[in-house]
Amino acid sequence: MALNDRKIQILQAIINDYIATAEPVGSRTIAKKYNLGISSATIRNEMSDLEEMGFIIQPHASAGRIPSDLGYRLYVDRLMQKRELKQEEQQLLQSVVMRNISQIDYLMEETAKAISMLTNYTTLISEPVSKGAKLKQIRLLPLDSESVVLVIATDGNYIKNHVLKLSVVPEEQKLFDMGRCINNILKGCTWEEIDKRVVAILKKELQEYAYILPMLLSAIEKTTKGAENIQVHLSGTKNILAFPEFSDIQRAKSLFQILEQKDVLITLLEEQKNDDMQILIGSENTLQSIKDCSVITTTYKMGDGTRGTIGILGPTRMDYSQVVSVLNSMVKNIENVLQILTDKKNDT
Amino acid sequence: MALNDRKIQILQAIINDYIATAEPVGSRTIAKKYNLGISSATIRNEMSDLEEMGFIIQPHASAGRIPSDLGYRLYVDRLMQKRELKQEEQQLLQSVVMRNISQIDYLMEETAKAISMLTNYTTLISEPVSKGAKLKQIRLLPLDSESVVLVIATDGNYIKNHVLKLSVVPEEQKLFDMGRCINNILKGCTWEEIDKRVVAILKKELQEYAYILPMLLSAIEKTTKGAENIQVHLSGTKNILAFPEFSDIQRAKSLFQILEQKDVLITLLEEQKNDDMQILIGSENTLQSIKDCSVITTTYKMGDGTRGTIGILGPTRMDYSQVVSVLNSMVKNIENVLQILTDKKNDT
DNA sequence: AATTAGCACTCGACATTGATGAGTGCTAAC
DNA sequence: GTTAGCACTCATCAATGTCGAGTGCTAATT
Repeated sequence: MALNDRKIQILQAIINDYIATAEPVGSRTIAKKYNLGISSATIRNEMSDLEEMGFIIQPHASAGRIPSDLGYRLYVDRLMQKRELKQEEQQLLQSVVMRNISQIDYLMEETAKAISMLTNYTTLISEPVSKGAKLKQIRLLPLDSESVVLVIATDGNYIKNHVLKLSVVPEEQKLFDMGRCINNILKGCTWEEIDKRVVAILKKELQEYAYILPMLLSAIEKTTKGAENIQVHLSGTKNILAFPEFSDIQRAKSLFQILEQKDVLITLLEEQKNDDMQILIGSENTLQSIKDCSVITTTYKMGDGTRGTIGILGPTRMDYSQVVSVLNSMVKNIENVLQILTDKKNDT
Repeated sequence: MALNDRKIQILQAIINDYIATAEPVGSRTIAKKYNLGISSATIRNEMSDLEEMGFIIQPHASAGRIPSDLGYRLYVDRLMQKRELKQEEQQLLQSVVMRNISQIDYLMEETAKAISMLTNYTTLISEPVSKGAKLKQIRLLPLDSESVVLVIATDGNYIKNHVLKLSVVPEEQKLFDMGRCINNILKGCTWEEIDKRVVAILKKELQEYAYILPMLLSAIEKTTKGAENIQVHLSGTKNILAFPEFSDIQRAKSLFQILEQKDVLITLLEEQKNDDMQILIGSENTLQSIKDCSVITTTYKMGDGTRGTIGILGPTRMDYSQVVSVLNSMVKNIENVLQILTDKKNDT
């Protein structure tokens, strides 16, 4: 039995209709809605074949057909048409990137929001992992009579503030010099490279202010680990409730629970092995609990080879073509911005 | 018809049971579970009276009774027993506050998380509004060859970083001096006080670097407005799904939608007029869409009189006594920490 | 040989009916 | 004033019947 043109047309009709309505599609519906020039009876015969071949499923005896995972797979691989984004969609995506150009965590958070808003699916983004994050700048600023602000930036412009409480706050210029001194010693280091020797140097240089060392080190550890840890930004989980496939509250709840576990999210995003766009449909997912969802992932790369992943999760009945377009466009935007960030050498 | 002791006992039994089980409570259940020394028939008579008085409701003819909003009101005002928090609950709340002592937005975010984790209800917290937030510190730090970090702190330790791109980054000491100079001029100002005269001074002082002024001002505006804007932290919305009263997905969805609108959250928290704990039960809420929820709010105050509100939203069948204890305890914790923050004078 | 009309058949969705049981309200007895 | 007893109400659930959408098969048509 060959998958001739007509079968493909019918399959496409079924998938399109089902994606739009979430209702099983019957032969009469297709005959009426899509002018294929054949009667419902013929369509029935073809549908019977398609079912035998595994592309569609009859959820129960006298219902229409719905696409199987295999059907979606065929659709994604061969039938799906690229969809151009509308101007305003483009603009929305672009404006987000432009507005949040400076700090990578904001950028990703906002990106996730924008994508989930546009697609109505759940969006996951992992921040680029900088293995052994390098310190780029460490500075001290006065805040008030008993505390100073420690600003730590790692490469990739991951910038964190820490408020340190000191019994005696050094005079302004002194504080500046301390900051510069610490910066000179530690700049370019990873957390692992800060060994006893380095600490000893710091201690010597800081002299009477050496008592801030423990606080300093703990803050550096937190920040570098934070930069190394995979940060996952999640957005649009509530959209799930809008889909009829999750009108069963139990299902929605269990999916929510899954999505609350960061390690699960990371696993999900790490399925992404090659660099192209990857689409996992229903049972193709290794994670048992999302066997009735599809996950589309793609990576964005920085100049230095570090990469992060963007994933979109929705029902298998997902608007694949829209999602692919949105992802493609957004990855381009992000890579542009990240290019700008990494182009800056770590000099001052 | 008087509300004698026995009636009150029965009402209390009904409310306790209903809070625990979410099932209408019948006369036999009470007779069996609570040893009041009277038969179910007597209880029936009393329940009939209680219903006439409006404290309980029969959802349909042959079901048990459930508390009415009026019933809960009586319970909250007169029957509810204060519950002591368990040691570990205390500790959880306290540790959150201690860990996030330095920056107010983290503090509130974490507090909201902790409360919703402990109570299983949805938590809303508004950050203390600093009307006309004052600049406390403004500093410039080198970042790399084409950008600098602008750190702005307002009173209340609201600290934000901004990355500014410059075509030419001044030398380190110069940058420090610029930062100090800007800081000297602007420290203590509100956004409104930065008028043409001040800008002119800045311009003159910055000399050839005056071109950063637009970026500087825009960053200051963002930060001060950010500090002035009421920030609302929301946590635990997904817990809602766990309650049988929201097993209707439509209801859950509409509540989610409400909670996504920041202005609604603000309205909700601003219902809190006096400084005590305020409990709005079901229909007592002015907001139509939460007429079947209860909202408990309380304020926390800073030394300077600014105040924020913490609110907890759950079904009318809510464990009022737990929530009240948690809120009381947490407010104390927060006020302690805020005290420490404000005690520091804005000096350096 | 492919297509189609026609028809019997299947099965979910929905309404109807009846049995069950939880719970009430009333009354009469204690 | 309290309680036992009983009739009554009504939600819930299972069983039954009807309806209609949709299929699969067959025979007629092209």
